[in-house]
Amino acid sequence: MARAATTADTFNALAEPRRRQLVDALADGGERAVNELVHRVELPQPQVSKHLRVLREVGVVDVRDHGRQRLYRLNGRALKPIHDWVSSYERLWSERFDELDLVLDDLKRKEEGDDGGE
Amino acid sequence: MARAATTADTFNALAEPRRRQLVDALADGGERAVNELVHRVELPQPQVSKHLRVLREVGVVDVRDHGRQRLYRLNGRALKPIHDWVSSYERLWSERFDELDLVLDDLKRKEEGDDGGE
DNA sequence: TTGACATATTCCTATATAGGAATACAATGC
DNA sequence: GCATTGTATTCCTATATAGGAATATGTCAA
Repeated sequence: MARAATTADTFNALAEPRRRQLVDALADGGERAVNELVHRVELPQPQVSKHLRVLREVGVVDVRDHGRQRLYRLNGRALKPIHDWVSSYERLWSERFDELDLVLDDLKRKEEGDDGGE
Repeated sequence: MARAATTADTFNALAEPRRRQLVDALADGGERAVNELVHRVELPQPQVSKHLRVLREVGVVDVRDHGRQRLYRLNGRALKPIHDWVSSYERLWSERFDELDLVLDDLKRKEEGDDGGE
């Protein structure tokens, strides 16, 4: 079997650095025409269109027709699943969670001590 | 050109669902032998070893020899780049940022009003 | 209609997988 | 040494790209 399709999920779609660049180019939430994006990411127009298609298929961007242009906009909500997944690991490196860890360790110790005690 | 190598960066390594499963199986920060992981993710042992190799090459897991076993442990810090990247978009869906948005919009409006006014 | 501009699609190819099967390598116990 | 257990690697194949080039589609203007 080959690798999962890029359109399989957001994670796969964003595994491609150029697509992340495109997302970055739309980061402010504004709309951008394809040519505008072409200039920002410095890639041939067909490639930009192809990457945008993938992003569209996983719902990371939305499109809107506007005369002869097509305006793309970031749909940030689509990134939430990824954020949720990695966030559950944030405690492994963030200092903010040091105190929480102490509490959890404490709970764990108590629970183990209680084990079968009831 | 084909897709970027899975070992190119953490994002590509984790684009594979099975590898995310493996990471999840190590989520508690503890060490696990390969066979233990094999049972958890219900995948043939060679595949698990191959996926672990990829994860090791991007630094998502660490290994340690222990007799005839090899103990793998999650290196959460390696997930930070991904977290940082998606987090910068969190404001696009999180209610927590609604108020911040108001402030930023306000600043923006003022700036635009000021534009060239000096 | 014709032309110019904006964007999408098609065809092609080299490449990197992921999975399966078989096997190699390593450490332990007898 | 030899069998056993635990893990990694190799060989094979089908498949999905990403990029390049050329071209198709769509829209506006004169």
